[in-house]
Amino acid sequence: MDVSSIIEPLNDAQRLAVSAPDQAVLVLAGAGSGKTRVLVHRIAWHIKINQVSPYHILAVTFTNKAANEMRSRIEDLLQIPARSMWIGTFHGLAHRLLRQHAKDAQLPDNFQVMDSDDQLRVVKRLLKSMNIDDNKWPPKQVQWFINAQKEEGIRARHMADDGDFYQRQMLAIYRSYEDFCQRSGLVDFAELLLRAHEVLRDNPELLTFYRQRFQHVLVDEFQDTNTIQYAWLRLLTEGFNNLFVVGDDDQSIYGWRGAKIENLFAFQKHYPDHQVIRLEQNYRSTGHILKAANTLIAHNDARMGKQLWTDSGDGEAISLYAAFNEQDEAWFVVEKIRQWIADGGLRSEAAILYRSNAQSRQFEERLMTAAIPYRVYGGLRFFERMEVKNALAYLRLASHHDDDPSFERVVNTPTRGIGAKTLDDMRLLARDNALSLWQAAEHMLIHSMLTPRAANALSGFLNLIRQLGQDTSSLPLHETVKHVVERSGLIELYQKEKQDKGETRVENLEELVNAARLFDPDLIDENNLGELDLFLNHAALEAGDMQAEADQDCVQLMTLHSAKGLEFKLVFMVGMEDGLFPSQQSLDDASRLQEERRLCYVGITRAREQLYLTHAESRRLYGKDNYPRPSRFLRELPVESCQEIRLRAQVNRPLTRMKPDAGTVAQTGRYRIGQAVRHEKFGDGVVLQTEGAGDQEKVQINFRRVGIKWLMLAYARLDAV
DNA sequence: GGTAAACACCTTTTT
DNA sequence: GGTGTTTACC
Repeated sequence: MDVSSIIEPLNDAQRLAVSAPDQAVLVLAGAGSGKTRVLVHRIAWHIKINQVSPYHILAVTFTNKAANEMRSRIEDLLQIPARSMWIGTFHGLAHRLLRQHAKDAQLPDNFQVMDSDDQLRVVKRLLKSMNIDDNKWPPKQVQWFINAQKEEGIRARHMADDGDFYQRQMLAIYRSYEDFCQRSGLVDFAELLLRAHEVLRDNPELLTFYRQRFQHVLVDEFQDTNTIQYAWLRLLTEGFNNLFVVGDDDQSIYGWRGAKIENLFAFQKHYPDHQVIRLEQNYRSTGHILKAANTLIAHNDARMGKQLWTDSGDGEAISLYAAFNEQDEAWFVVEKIRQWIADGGLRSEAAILYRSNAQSRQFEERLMTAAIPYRVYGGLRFFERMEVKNALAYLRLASHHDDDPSFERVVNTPTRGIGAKTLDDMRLLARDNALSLWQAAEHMLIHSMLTPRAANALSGFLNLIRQLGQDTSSLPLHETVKHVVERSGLIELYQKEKQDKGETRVENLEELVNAARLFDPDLIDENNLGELDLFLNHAALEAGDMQAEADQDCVQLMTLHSAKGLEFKLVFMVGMEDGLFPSQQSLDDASRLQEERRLCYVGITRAREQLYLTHAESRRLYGKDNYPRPSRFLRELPVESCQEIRLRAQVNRPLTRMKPDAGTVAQTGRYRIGQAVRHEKFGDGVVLQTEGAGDQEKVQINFRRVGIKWLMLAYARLDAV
């Protein structure tokens, strides 16, 4: 391999980072400045130039996607398999650590990973068993509380009862949740991190071993780390000067789920010998787009400071469009996309970005009528689908009879006559005698504690599960899955379901068999875990993409959050209105508002060539008409990089005068914004805004034929249509 | 046990 | 207003 390819393709700042001496390094990587490239080349530098064995390298990301990309790019660059290198997500690596040291972590060898849906079910069951009213104590909130504690590294036993009623109750729930999980060998996502931290902290030999092993630790998206993740990194690296982190404070958009932007500042304190390197040259966007991004984000304070620049020209100005309402907004966007395609643009190069998922509908409808293929991101992923989770539960139960959540899930799916009464008795027995549901069921059967009918149904179920376990113990993985899916009655159940839904469910089950066939247990089997167990954990840890859908050329619809890390030639940021974006809940909180601003910054920097920002003057929300102000972020953009456009009539309204009072005035007048009206002479039009009252009341109307006009209501002959 | 009516909800999401 | 979930009833 030509060693020069490691350094040559880089710019000066990137070179500085890649070749930095062995010390703590913080790379502040602006959007589109080549941060993944720096990580990949830094690893290549260690291996090829410094002769570090891949065995001594640890690289951490947040998503499986990022981890996979990093691995394959390293392999491409170095032309060697990166197998012995630990590259993965925080959760994936924590899981791996716990598997290898289950004893030290005080976990059973066959502990199972729960996803958040499983976790929520456990919480619900727990509340019921503790006789806690789940209206007063919403399971979601309880789940949130537990995860928040764990992410701060706090166990129930660490929490003092400060006399607060709310806290006392939560504490009690947290405690029994921990007990239950420990007893059942269940580990939720936050627990993976917390336990991985504890197992190193509490086992000095282990810690020493891993500190010696991981001579170089690299972290992607460092601004998204939470308390426990950072604590884990510190444990491994503090005092060794071998931590290399890449991040961007301006792209921190996950504070609401525990990410600590402060970790960036903490890093500088904890690693005094660190070096900071800024990547500010952007290879993605035009000058106008970068200028907008820079100007916007400058409104935030406590930044580490960064200015993006490009040497590839200004490009087109950013376009602002004020739509009459959300339908007009969708119409406009789709019209522009139609033109883009007609001009030879790829559909997949166009993206519609919104703040909340609910906004996608208008655009979907219009795209549908325009017969433009599109793809909406978000929603349930493959391994999260009900039918898939049911099948997995059968698989789990067949190999671990004591898995209560799985038992609950499928004991009566498909229905087999095991009713609520039988189950309640079973739960009670299980609880009082510290048995699993399976054991309780056996007990009830042996001691004839059930009516003949219930006993019959229940023993039928137990036999089915036992049989499945026996049938499949010697089959290859995908045969096992196939067998279980068929014999469990799930296929049959979904075949009966109403056409559309049932059909895709059956297809998903078939896809599951396929996924099992393709499954390659890439965790080297250091611990004699069966293929099935590896598959089940893989399913929990890597929920997979949406569907295996063919990636045809589609317009991309997604939230601003899920757009992070992506780029498109043509970007629409829609719903730029106060209350929507920034969202209502963030409007009166300075720090949340700053996070929204960073989200806006993320959105803007997704665009490579053309950026459209749209807002509606009237929007139906939750069945009510709203007249929102244009987003404050629009006013924070540089005027010289923006142009306003009106399709139906050309009007120039300076940015600074973008109807600050539309909201209040419009509601008091006789005419509503967006209302259709007819004028004797000018014909049909739509009300844009109103001003004044009584004799002085004026209305601005956009007439289809003659464009925009102000009319005095007292004189104008207007009719509502 | 399966369907319809009533009811609550309504940022953002990965693991 | 639209969706997903619980409840009521057959």
